[in-house]
Amino acid sequence: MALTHTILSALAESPLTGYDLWKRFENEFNCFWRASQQQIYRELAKMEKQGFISGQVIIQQGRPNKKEYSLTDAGMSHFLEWMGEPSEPTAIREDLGVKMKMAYLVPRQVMLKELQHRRHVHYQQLLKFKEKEQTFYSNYDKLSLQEKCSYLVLRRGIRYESDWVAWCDEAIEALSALEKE
Amino acid sequence: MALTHTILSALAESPLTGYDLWKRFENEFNCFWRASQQQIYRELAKMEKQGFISGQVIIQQGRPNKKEYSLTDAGMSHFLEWMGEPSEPTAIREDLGVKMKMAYLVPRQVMLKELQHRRHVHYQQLLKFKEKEQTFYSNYDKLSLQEKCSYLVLRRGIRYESDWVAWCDEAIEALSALEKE
DNA sequence: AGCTACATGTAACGAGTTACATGATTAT
DNA sequence: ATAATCATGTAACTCGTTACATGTAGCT
Repeated sequence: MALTHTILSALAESPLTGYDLWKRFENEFNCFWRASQQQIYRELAKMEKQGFISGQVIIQQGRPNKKEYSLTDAGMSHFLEWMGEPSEPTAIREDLGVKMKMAYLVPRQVMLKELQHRRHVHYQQLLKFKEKEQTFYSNYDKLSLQEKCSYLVLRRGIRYESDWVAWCDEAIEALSALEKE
Repeated sequence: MALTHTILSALAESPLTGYDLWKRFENEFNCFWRASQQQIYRELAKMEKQGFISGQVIIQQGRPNKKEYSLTDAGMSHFLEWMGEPSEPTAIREDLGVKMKMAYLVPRQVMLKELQHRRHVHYQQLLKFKEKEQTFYSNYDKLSLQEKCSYLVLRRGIRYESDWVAWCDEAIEALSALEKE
C-alpha cells in the first residue's frame, strides 16, 4: 500500500517531522489519503529502518525536541520508481451501499434519514473544498505547475463530493416517490 | 467495520455457504464492498463464535460437503440495529491522488500514461455496470421494491465510474495543455 | 492431460484503529 | 484555570492481503 509512498512524496518536496506530516495529512492530503498520527510515527520508524529516510533530531527551546526526516537517495529512487508504476483503483468498501441494497427490509423512513445524513456530510465537505478552490485556485492561468497539480487533486475531491450529493438526491427522490404509492 | 454487516445483510435474505457469499461478493456486491474468500471464511467462523449466525453441514454427493450459514435471532437484531445507525463516509485512500499532486516532479509523459491507464480501467468497469443496467433494470416501473434498491446501488457504481472517467479526462486535458507551453 | 468450478480452510504478514502515556507552551 | 498546540511514542487489537494446502467433478 501507499502510506509509505505518500510519506515519501511529501518528503520529496522538503524534510518534515512526524508532526508536520500529520498536519499535512489533516489538511492538504485529506482529499486523497488519510492517516492517523500513530500510523505516521510507526511508518516513519519502519521507513528509517529500511533506509528510505533518515531522521535528525533538532533541539528546540521552549518546545519539545523534534525529529526531522529527509529522503535518502534510496528513498528518492524508490519514490520515482513508484511514480512510474501503474496504479489500480482502490477497492470500494461503502457501508451505505450495503444499507441501500437492504433498505427494502426496514421502514423506508430509516433509509431516508440515513441518506439525508450522508447528503449533509458530503455537502459540508464539498463546501470546504469549493472554498479552497476560490481562495487558492481562482486564478488558474497564473498558477505554477506544482499548484496546477494540487488543483487537479482538489478537483478530484470536489467531483467526488458533488457526485455523492447528486446520488443521495437521486436515491432520496426515488425512495420518496415509493413512499407515496 | 462492516464486513460483518455485509455478511449479516446477505444472510438476512437467505442462508448461504461461504462459497456462495464469495460468489456474491464477486458479482452483485462488487460495486460497494469487496472481500476475499479467505476473509469471508474467517469472518464466518468469528461470527458463528459470536452467536450471530449458525452453520449447518450439508452432505453432498459428487461434490465436497458444504456448510450453510443462517442468521440467528441475535444476528437479525444486530443487523436491524446497524441499519438504523448513521454511517460515515469511508476514508479515502487513493494512490492516484498522491501521484497527481507530485506529478510536477516527473516527466509529464509519466503522469499522462498513468491517467490514461486509469481512465481505461474505470471506463471498462463503467461499461460493465451500464450493461447490467440495460439487462436488468431498463423497465424501472415494473421492478419490485427490492430490485429498485439494488438498482440504486448500481446507480452509485455507475456514477462513481463515470466521475472517475470525467476527472481523468479533465486532468489529461490540463496536463496536455501544459505540454504545449 | 489440463483447466475450471466447487468447497473449505491455516499461517504469516501488512495496514489501520483505539487506547494509553507524557509533558511543555501559548492563548482564552 | 483550562483548553489547544506542539511533539513523540507504546501496546493491543482488528481488518485485509498473500501464500500455502487439499481434493472431487466435469468439460475440452
